[in-house]
Amino acid sequence: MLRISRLTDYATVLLATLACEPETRHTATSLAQRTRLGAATVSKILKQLHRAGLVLSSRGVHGGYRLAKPASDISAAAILDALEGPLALTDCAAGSGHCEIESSCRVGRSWQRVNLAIRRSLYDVSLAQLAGLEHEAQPIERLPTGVPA
Amino acid sequence: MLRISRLTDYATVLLATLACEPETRHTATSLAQRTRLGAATVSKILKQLHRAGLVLSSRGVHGGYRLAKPASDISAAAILDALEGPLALTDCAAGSGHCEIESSCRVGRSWQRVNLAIRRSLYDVSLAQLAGLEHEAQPIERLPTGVPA
DNA sequence: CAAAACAGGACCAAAATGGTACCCAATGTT
DNA sequence: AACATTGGGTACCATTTTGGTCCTGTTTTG
Repeated sequence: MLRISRLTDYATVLLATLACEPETRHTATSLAQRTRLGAATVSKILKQLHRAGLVLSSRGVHGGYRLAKPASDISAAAILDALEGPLALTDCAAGSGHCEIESSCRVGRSWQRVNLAIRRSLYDVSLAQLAGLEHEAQPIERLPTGVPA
Repeated sequence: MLRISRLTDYATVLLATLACEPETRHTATSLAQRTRLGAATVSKILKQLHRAGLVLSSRGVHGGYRLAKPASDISAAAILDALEGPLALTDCAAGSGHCEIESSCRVGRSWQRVNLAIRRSLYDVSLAQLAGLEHEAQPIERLPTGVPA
């Protein structure tokens, strides 16, 4: 439950790969080979990342992709936003207009809170951390108390 | 993105309704009427909640459902767990066995962290809060700094 | 101009989701 | 004992979402 889409997962792998050599340009096909993912798929993902401003692209013979900013400045939230829409746990929260059950539905509002809390968690994690570049970086704050599972 | 399933959303509405009158038994059909949801659907959800131990059920003529514990003792995480499986953001994290791309995939580990952080957020929210019974209860800790949307 | 590489859709198969129906088991009433 | 009521479990189907591929431009360099 609460899965991120597989495409989004791939995106982080691709971004992590880029993060290892931020200076050089990587073509979509070379990234596909390094990550063992389908070339077309990789291309598709990179296009989305470009539209979201997370990577820079150059066309032409020696074109390719590279990170738009340092890996530590790209948050997990930004990646999720790029691939899937903005975070909205419930249909209600997405505000698609009409919630037929107005009755006992003070629940809707409350999910917003949870939304925010989760978003904050995602915002606290950088691509650098995901890629394992920052070795045991700031431990996400307080994991101490007995979180069950 | 990161949607919870609609069924899960319904579940919270149902539970919230139960939470308003924790003492009395509610039949599936009466809950369906109050929430304007399909009777079969409501029944299905309640069964799952029962299997998860969140509600108690009695059969027979005057049977019905009621909360198994006080609303403040039921966390959002528990509800999510009941309806959808255990939290696992990525396939990798779910440990379905083999991740073909062993190469540059130190990413997998890192998602676990995010997993935990999110789970903690969900654990901090109780049904009582979702149902709006605890008026502006403990504000989820630190929302202060500029969370971007 | 030709080759390399990105850009943007269209398209399709497969899987997940939501919703319904059906039949069985338990309980209480008459 | 018979019956009505209510939950329990499962199977099924339609719809949507997801993942993946392909095709047709457009830009850049040699």
